[in-house]
Amino acid sequence: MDDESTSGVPAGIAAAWGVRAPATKGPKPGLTLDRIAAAGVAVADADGLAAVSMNRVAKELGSSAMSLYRYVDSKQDLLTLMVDTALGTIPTAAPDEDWRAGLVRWARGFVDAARAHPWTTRVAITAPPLAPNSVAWFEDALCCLRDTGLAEAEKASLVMMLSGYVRNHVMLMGEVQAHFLEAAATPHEAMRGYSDTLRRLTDAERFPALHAVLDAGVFDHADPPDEEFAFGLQRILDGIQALMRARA
Amino acid sequence: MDDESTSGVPAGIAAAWGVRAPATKGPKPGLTLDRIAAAGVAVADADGLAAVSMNRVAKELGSSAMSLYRYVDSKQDLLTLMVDTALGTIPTAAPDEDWRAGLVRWARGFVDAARAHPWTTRVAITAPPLAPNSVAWFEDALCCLRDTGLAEAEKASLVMMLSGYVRNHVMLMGEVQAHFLEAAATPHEAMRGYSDTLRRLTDAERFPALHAVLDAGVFDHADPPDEEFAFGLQRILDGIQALMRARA
DNA sequence: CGACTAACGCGTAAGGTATACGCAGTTCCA
DNA sequence: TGGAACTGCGTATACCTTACGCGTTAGTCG
Repeated sequence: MDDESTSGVPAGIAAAWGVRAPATKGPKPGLTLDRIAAAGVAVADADGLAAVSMNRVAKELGSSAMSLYRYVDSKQDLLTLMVDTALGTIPTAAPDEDWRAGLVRWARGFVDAARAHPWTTRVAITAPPLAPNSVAWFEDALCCLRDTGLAEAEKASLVMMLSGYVRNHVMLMGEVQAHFLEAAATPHEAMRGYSDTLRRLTDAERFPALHAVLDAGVFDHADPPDEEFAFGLQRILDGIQALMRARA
Repeated sequence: MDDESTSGVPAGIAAAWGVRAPATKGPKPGLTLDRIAAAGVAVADADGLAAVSMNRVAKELGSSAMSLYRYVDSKQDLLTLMVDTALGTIPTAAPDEDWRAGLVRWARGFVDAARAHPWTTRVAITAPPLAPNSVAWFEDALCCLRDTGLAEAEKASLVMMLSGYVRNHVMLMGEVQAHFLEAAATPHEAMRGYSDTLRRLTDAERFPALHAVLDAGVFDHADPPDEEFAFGLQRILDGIQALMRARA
């Protein structure tokens, strides 16, 4: 009976932390949470998040939909675990990195993990991070800010901001590219199509700043996403640095 | 025939820009896009995004589900229009504001609009902004950066970053609070519950930075979301300012 | 003025979804 | 050797989106 330590925590997440009752009685469970989560990840990787249904995941395991509910409270619970599985482990910290290098390493690792499983950015967040790997990622970023003299609340805020930036970036780039590739042969043509459409729909006098961007050709070619990501990341880190300077 | 100007653009969005064929023949349409979008917004405001189904929206209009498909290509199309309707119009720019004051005004206006309709942050983005109000918000933020000497591509990047920050902030705060309020009477108790759960699940030696945050009581009380928002916003703006200083 | 035809409203139905409930079978403990 | 607890899972319910096609309406043209 783990009433106290698992109250309010979804069954799947509690089990992922290893704090479930060992289930001494009854038949041996035919499945494990790891296998279920892995199967879900496989389906999402192969056919997208929309293909992830309880039926499909169960079929992949040679089981049936309702069996999964013995291990997981709801589909949302399964999705949370899938994200946690897909995010995987954190890149190891260099021993002598400063906070800035550490956060760059962290952000790049996070972006790599998210890009390897783009569907993770589409799973709705319905609770603060509780699953093991999510908490580990959080911890690692906090560690980077260890010796900065910032308040704990500030560190937490900054890490949430950074994590949101990564999520948002991967989601936008991934989904927009996917959407464009449906309608155009090459990314170049796709962006050109967006640019043209925007130009046709909008009036240059009512939207001068937008047309300045269009005329500069910003949307005419698909930028390498890494550059775009690095640019925004450096701005955020500069902002953090400015805060630290103001404190010193 | 507007083949050229509406190719690839969802019907609903094209109509929202007013570039559809006037439909000279046939019976008068019994509905309008505005009424449909407004009905969808009303349902989402009242009962949440999950309650928004074609059936429900149609019922609200005294119509039937399939009728809506005469005006909208798909449910996603309707959702995009609903978001565009809910975001509404941009707060008017002060005549002599500098870029920083302008972006603060913009971000606060955006956050206010999003908080008034929290479900907007849960609508998946599947294409770059095309709907009228979305483009207008984009334009307004670009205008704030008009005289900064930054490259057009940089301006666009920064605006996307800022918009992502606002979306992410509203989504996290809104959904997490909503989730907690299901299980606890007061926000204070809810946060306390999260803090306790995290403390029970994690080990202080394996997660030292996290426990430093927990021990500092960061998660013990629900911060006023405005402070948290302003803090992150100022960091981003500082980062932009640093870029501009480096250019000068 | 009558016929044509494009557009509208919408009923029907297909094929998908999550999951509540309950039953049969299995395993351990007293 | 019961009895109890647990697992697997079939069935059923109540939704969802949307493809298809039919009847009807209302402008336009011969």
